[in-house]
Amino acid sequence: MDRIISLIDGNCFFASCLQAAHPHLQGRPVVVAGDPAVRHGVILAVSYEARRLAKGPVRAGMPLGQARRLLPPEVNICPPDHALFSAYSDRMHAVLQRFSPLNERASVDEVYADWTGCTHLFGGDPVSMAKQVKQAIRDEVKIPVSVGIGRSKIVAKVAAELVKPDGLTCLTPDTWVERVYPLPVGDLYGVGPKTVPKLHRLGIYTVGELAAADPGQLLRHFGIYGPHLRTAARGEDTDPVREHQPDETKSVSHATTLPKDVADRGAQRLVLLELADQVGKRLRALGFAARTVTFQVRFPTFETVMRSRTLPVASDSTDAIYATACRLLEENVAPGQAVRLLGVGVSNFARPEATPAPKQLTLFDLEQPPQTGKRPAVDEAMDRIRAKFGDRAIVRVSQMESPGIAPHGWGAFK
DNA sequence: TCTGGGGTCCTGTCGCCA
DNA sequence: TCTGTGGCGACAGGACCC
Repeated sequence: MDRIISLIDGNCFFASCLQAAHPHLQGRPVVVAGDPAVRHGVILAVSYEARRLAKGPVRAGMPLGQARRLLPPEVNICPPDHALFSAYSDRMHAVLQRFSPLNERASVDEVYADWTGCTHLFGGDPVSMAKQVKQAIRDEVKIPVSVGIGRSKIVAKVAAELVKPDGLTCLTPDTWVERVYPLPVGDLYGVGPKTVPKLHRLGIYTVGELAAADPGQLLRHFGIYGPHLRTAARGEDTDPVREHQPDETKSVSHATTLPKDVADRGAQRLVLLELADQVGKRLRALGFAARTVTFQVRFPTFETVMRSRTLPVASDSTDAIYATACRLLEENVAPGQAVRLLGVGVSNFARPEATPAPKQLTLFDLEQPPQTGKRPAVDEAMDRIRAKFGDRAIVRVSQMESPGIAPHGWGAFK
């Protein structure tokens, strides 16, 4: 094997974190889900104990009400604790850093590691190294992980999925053909529910059939993604493991489903202000300014619309993001029209100008975005206060006007 | 009956401009 | 001056992932 790539995957990670942090949940069936009372009632994770007790498949993304009909009453339904999940993710990553220097966080619960040239330090072969990694995470972080090993990231990914929970699978080119080629094509990473029927129409039902498919035919039906699918089916991905650099972030967004449909324009704008505030804070923490602001709205019919606007000058100011989002709201949501979800995002990043604007800004003039890309002093001051005393230490006066509507609002949400 | 949130990548269309 | 063309950025949306 030229390269030795592994994927370390936290099994039903959110549920495992809660079980590790709360001893009374250990070994018990746990489901992590949002609160249906504020319309966040979808499943985020299901422990294996709960899966065993369920009368049918219970998956992430499933509405909680539907899942309840499949689960016995003794299942513990827990709210998510994202700060806890993030802390456990950091701990898992810290353990992996001791085994190899090159680790790439693919998500909160998945890390790719390049073990090429490291295995001689841990028993001489990737399987014994993987056993030590699993044991270290089990001992120090108290969560089970599955490890997949192969010559590429796609092979490692598929290998980790083959045996769960607590699995360890190493796939060589020969065992890839033997074990993966017979699998349904939808089991391949990157082949989702929209692509599967299209492949079926071409007579492609298994990974092996995709691997043997005519590249020209795939190109005609899927564009440049077609040959990529075939390469993935053959396990020939050449993408290297890379440490994620903070400046590789390409977009930042926040969206929230409101506890009830909101038709009042003032309340809608209040939500946008809260979202723009969160987005602006993260953008400034990354050290970026953004040129494009994206506004997302979902109506009660579930129709979802995304609209974006590119600013003449990149900005990291909350006010500029908010003002642009408000304009897009005015253009796309009729007065009195109810909305279910609102979102604000930024992309098209640039470095902000080095020197902050000396201009005095007002807290209350939120309608006009700044005419320069420079960071308003008010944002810097608010960021400093929040860094020291917490996110709710300082808010804009307008953010306090309508309790219970804005995300993370005052009273009604907590 | 109920349908979350955050992110990336890709494609197609359209308008502008040389 | 008019027309065709190609490049490019903006924009909207689809698909996928966890």
